[in-house]
Amino acid sequence: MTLEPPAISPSSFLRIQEVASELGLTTRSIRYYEELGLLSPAARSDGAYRLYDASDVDRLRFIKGLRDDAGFSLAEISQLLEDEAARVRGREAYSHTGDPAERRTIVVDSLARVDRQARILRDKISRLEAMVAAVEARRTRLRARLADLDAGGSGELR
Amino acid sequence: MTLEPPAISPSSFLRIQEVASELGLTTRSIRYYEELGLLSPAARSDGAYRLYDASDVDRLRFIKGLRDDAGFSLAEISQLLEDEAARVRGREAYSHTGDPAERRTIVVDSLARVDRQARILRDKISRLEAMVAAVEARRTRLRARLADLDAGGSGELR
DNA sequence: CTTAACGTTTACGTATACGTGAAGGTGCGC
DNA sequence: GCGCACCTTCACGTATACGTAAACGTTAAG
Repeated sequence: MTLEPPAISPSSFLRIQEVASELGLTTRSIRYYEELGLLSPAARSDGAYRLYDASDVDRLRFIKGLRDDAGFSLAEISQLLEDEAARVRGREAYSHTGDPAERRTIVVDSLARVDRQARILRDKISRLEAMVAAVEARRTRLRARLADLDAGGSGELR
Repeated sequence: MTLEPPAISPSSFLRIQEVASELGLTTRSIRYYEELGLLSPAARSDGAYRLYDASDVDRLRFIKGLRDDAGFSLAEISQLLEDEAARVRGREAYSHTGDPAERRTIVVDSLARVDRQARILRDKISRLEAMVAAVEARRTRLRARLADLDAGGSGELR
């Protein structure tokens, strides 16, 4: 039985502007992220054009989320994503080794990273929830003042 | 000659370094925030020292939370807090007017701002939760691969 | 009154995260 | 092969968010 090689149709790759448009990034940002070692395109064309696959786009989407939604610095994102080189090696190694032991190591490593990412995001969420609670408390105090005023009180500060 | 420990401020006001230490900020940051119009100290000493009251400290704590925990830019925080001048006017006006109608207006305005802050924070939380969900999904796929490998499978990518 | 610690303003320096050309090569429809 | 949009690598410019130092005034303890 022959293993089917991954279908590498040329159209499955995207060029930098296509990726940028899809994600709402600039090409400059994507190249800058690459410069910082946050990702590297799956391939290059003969003429050295960067070519991105679906996993690259996913990763960029994740990076953008960490930046825009979570507000992490690129340095923090770099820590969160950890060793892009390992990922690139993994992507290649996993496909080219049939050895279950090697594959297991790669998967276990990925799991550890993913778990850490989830922990950090949840931590951020709980800190945000604390801020919401603080805002709610302020809201409650204000409503009490308002109620006092509407009841003919002086709304005096305490 | 042992250096004197930080002397306790006799009044209810705190000086900039005391506030900075308490909040884990630098004096430079606090002055910079003031420069951007994010806050202004409740008072100044005769010698022009900035003097902060409890509400100033609360506000600074909130600003720090928005920056460190939520990852907002100072420009966004400025929008969120909205018109510091209005707050200063409010603080004075509220104390110096006995008119319940005026006080009511001030309280209602504050409530509107607080509600908007809560909405924005909750929106950020839900976007973070979406990211957690994405990470969880990836974790689930990885665990499936791991289970396959541990069951003697090839752990083939799908 | 002295003095050490702390504060003030002003101003230039710096890291991050890109923007914006410049100068030139690539991909592709015609 | 031509033209044009897109790409490449430098390389310098810029906004944000402060750091840092200078020159000088203030505060409170002794």
